[in-house]
Amino acid sequence: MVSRHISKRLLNYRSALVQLKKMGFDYVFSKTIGEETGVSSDVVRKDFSNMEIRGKRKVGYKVDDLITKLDEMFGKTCCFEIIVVGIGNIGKALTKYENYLSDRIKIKAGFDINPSRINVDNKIPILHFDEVETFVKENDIKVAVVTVPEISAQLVCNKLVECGIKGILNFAPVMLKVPDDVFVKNISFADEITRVFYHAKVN
Amino acid sequence: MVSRHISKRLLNYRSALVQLKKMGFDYVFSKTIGEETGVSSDVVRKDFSNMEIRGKRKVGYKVDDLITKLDEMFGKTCCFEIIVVGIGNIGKALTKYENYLSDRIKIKAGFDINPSRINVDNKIPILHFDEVETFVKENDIKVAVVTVPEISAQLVCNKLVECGIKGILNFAPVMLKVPDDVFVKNISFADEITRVFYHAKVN
DNA sequence: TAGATTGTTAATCGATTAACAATC
DNA sequence: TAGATTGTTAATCGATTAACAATC
Repeated sequence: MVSRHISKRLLNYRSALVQLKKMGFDYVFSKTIGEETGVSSDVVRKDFSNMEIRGKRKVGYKVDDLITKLDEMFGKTCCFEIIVVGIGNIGKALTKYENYLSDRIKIKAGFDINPSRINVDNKIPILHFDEVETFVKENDIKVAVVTVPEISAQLVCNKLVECGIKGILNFAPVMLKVPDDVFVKNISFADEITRVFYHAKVN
Repeated sequence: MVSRHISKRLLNYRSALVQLKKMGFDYVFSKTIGEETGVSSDVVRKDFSNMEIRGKRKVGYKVDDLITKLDEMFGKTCCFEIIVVGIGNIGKALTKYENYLSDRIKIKAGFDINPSRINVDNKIPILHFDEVETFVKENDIKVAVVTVPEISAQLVCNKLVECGIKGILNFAPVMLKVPDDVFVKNISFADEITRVFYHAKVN
């Protein structure tokens, strides 16, 4: 199990590799991958070395092998089944344009408490949040995206944990509190923008 | 200038502090802030010490002082003026529900190349991307959010840099290449979800 | 062969954690 | 006073960078 820090970098490699493959590369140098993902070639080689991937001197690394290895590590195609809780603007955007999330991720349903948002006939059905427990258990869902307002985020989160959810991607601007065996990644748009201003030094 | 790593933590403190203030706290212990943001009290004290914020033994830190100090550091209210480029699902969600972004951030305009999406009468005007240069220069915009498809992201980015944009929050699943004096933060929904699966160990 | 590239080991750097003195 | 809390210094840990041997 690699750290969060490294998992991020490895997934950057993966998307660069998919792109390079599309461009016709069979083999790539650590230097190329580094340039595409903004790290030095040393880091790339170190990471591959740790993953027990070998390259060939003067030839580079086989693109297909790298992608296969990364997929083994992060899980095969099509096992990323998730639900989206909170069908406001962001939640709606996610459920509407599913391909945004790549063909490897499947949104099985959306949930909301507002009856006007419910739509069982939708390509991705939007159900009432009261049904979340049944749905999660029947479909063996383990990961949820939370896009509810700040005020209800912790309550929604508690319910999801109770249903057996083990991973949460949270867009509500609160840091959710969860038991040790649940993983949460919080993303706050406001904070990210604030940080862009700060690091771009335009304040 | 603190590292990216630390800027994130400091903004977590800020939102916890705003919340605590609303709850009636005038003073808080490092321990409380730590609990709210998922770090140890030692880290909190160390960070405050580095920022030259002093607390009182047995009393804690003054909430208002902390918020003021953090705001000084990250910029005062209302100077976060941005544009959103690409009015697809995510871009539309951002421009529609601006308050999501907190009252400190102001979206001045949206841009797209699709004429059907253009709407100058909107509360947040949606303009043609051809007008971006004029707009950015006239309004002295320094930060942009990019929510265009992968295929056009780098081209859009190049144009923005040419216009004088210094900070970009990018939701397209490519790592944008920019000159050294431009700061980019890439967020890939697909990668974030994949990482949640990985770290939640549900694969 | 010379140059380029991998892959490993050692050195450096930065961030976190631990320890503890100061004192309210 | 004893206990709780701050704030600093030292120790540890992990990640990055540098150095370099191996070899295609």
